[in-house]
Amino acid sequence: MSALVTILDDEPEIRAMLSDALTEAGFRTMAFARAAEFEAALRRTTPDVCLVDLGLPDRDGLSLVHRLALEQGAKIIIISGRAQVQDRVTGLELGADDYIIKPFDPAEVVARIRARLRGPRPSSRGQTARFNGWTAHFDRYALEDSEGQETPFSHAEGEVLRLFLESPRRLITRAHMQESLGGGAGESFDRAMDVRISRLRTKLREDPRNPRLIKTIYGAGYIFLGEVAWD
Amino acid sequence: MSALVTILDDEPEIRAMLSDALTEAGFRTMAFARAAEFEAALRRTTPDVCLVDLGLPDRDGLSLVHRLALEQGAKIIIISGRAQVQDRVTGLELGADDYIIKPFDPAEVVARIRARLRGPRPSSRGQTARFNGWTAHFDRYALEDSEGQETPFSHAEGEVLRLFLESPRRLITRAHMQESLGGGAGESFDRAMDVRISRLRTKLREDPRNPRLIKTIYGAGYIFLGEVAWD
DNA sequence: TCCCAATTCTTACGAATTGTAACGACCCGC
DNA sequence: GCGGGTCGTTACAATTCGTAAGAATTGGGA
Repeated sequence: MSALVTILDDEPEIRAMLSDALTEAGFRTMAFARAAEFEAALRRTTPDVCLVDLGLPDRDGLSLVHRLALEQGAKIIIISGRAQVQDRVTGLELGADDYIIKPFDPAEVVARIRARLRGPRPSSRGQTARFNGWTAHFDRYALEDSEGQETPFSHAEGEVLRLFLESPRRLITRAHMQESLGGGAGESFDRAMDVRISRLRTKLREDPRNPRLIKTIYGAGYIFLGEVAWD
Repeated sequence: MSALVTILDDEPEIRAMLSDALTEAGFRTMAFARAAEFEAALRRTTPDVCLVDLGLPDRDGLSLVHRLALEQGAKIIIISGRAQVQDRVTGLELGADDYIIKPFDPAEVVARIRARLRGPRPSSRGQTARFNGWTAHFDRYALEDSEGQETPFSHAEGEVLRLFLESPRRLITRAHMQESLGGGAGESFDRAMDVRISRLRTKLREDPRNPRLIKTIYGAGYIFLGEVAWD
């Protein structure tokens, strides 16, 4: 079931704009012009997100927000013409989860609603990347070949592999690597780098004479060739 | 313990301003000028909120945000000079929890951080959790496999298991564990930690050579992979 | 083309870190 | 006190990963 978003604003055009954008984005919506109607509706339904305008004719918006925050489990997003920092701070402190300033773009409202609903970080699918017949599973630290055979790789190897997969077909200098992989200013750290890459090449079954994936650029760094597709 | 907030911004004045404001507000802070340093620090600590500037010299900010969102449990707040709606929308869609535009007022940043931390009540309300075919019954200290077979676990094992299940797919440093499990400043307590985890692994029937649920991150800590659903 | 120095590759080794079996102290109910 | 279970400690095995050292490769110059 899609999430229910309520809109509380006294301007009809704003209600219409938000309703359209949110419906378009796949939410169910209910719109209200006055706080009294909204509060009446709350007794029958429990929205997931409440968009609340602060400049209401029949009630002080901030006290409404405060009550909502205490009583409802819904996420509260204030949409207000009041642009002062102090307004935003008090709105958020009273329990609002976000504060959007008018005029706003409906696309941003949708994005912010989604961010609120995401709530606890989704136990994301493991991060994997496919490239040239291989699949790198960074979640379980394993490299899978085209036949489904898996070889585990260590954390340090994974760091290097990730660096490559994040910038395929681009020169990666040793300096850049050292920075990225936290290798202090240690002078002899690039030797360690070599070793990491060597071990990674072994796991990728690279031909030492003719590496196809991790290519050395003499005097500069490395370049990872390969078509990478991240999930 | 107060929440830990990391600051990633290449401008020293901004780092100073944020550090001051956040410390004043009662947070612990760590500031970084470059993504590489920040990522290196992530291997040792797990922040609660990450403030990330998008205009970094050494890395694409958005891809960093994306990765953070997938791997870390921390809340992510982008702080950017890019004011276009499209920038904000993509930032939020990639997993940021908030998006603040420069120039900003530190007070608002503090208010928004508080709103994020208030966020989702800790998911661990229930006494049972399901994950990857297992069911952990914390009320009766038993671990049930997919066939309904139950294995009891001890209190100490349960503490570790709960810690993992509360933060799946997230690096848990040894320091964090010790803190969480009240393991006093005991010098040799991390040995005990190892043993607890070893025993827990046995009950989860992990293959010692290739553990699928509890992964060791050499030099950093552990990470629990698995899809967790609390009742 | 051949030579040489700089750079990179690889193997071996060892320090640091982590895994786990064995032991014993401790806590409980009987 | 006895017996069973829990759990930290210890000791030693296994793993990770940087370092060292010699081999191999590269590229410029003779």
